[in-house]
Amino acid sequence: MLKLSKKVEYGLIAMRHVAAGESGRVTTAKEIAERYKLPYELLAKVMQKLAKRGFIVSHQGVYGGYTLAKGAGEISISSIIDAIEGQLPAIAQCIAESPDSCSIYDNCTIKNPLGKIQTNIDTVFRSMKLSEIV
Amino acid sequence: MLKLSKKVEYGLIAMRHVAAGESGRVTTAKEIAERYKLPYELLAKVMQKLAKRGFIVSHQGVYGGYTLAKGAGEISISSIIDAIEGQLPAIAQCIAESPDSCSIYDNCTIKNPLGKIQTNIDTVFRSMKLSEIV
DNA sequence: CGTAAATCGGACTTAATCGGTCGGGTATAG
DNA sequence: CTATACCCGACCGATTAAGTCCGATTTACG
Repeated sequence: MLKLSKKVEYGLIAMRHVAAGESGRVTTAKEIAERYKLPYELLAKVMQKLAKRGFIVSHQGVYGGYTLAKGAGEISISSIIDAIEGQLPAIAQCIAESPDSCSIYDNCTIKNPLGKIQTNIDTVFRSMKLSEIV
Repeated sequence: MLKLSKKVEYGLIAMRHVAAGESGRVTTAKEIAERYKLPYELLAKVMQKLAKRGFIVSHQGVYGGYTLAKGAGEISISSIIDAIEGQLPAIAQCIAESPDSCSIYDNCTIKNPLGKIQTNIDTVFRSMKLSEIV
């Protein structure tokens, strides 16, 4: 419970790797998969999402690969998770989606405290930048 | 991803309810299940765990039920989660269990930053007490 | 050109976890 | 002795996560 998904872990490893390389150099998904012993196809798909969100730039074709799209200081862990999962990390259904996705919302006595906890956790993920983990 | 389990949600609702009642009064699992429309059997099991950990006192037999075992200010959200799940909330396998439960631990480049994030999240859950949500 | 190497993207399968249920046991007030 | 409540393990179905497969598109280079 409360664990990050493998996709997010792989994404973070990949982002760090790309950010750590020389600025001009392209890195392929294959390279990263081999280097860290990650399942290639899953990693590849994660990197596609990261490219779509504009964190890395994709270069297709032979000798293609990925390069970092912006400064590592501008990329938060929070936004990376959001890119991969399609939403920000939320500790409860009624926070992630609409309140009426929860059947007991009306007489739920813990939604306010959970909201407070959520705010604090948001801060944790938003304040850590990729630049801090390179 | 990163969501609390239903068991934890139910446990928090139950603990809050017990803590909110008059100090002498016993509360049954059935009562809480009906009041908040929670599945009785699941809730009951959660409350048994909370009793075993000494957060609530169980009274068996007819007119039995549960009463709060200690001050609401002494009970952290963190410890409630721990009681229900059998472990503290961890964002990665290698944090929850031993490092060698992770196949890529040795060349994992993100374990340190994840550790830092974990520390901050620990603080969030540890610093909020039951007394704050009653 | 044609080929090889890379990104794209959906569909599918398998594995693991979660949420919930069931059945039987123990304690105890009246 | 019975009704009511806690106790506890086993089980099952649904959902989600993890991983795989297949085919398409792009592009450097001989």
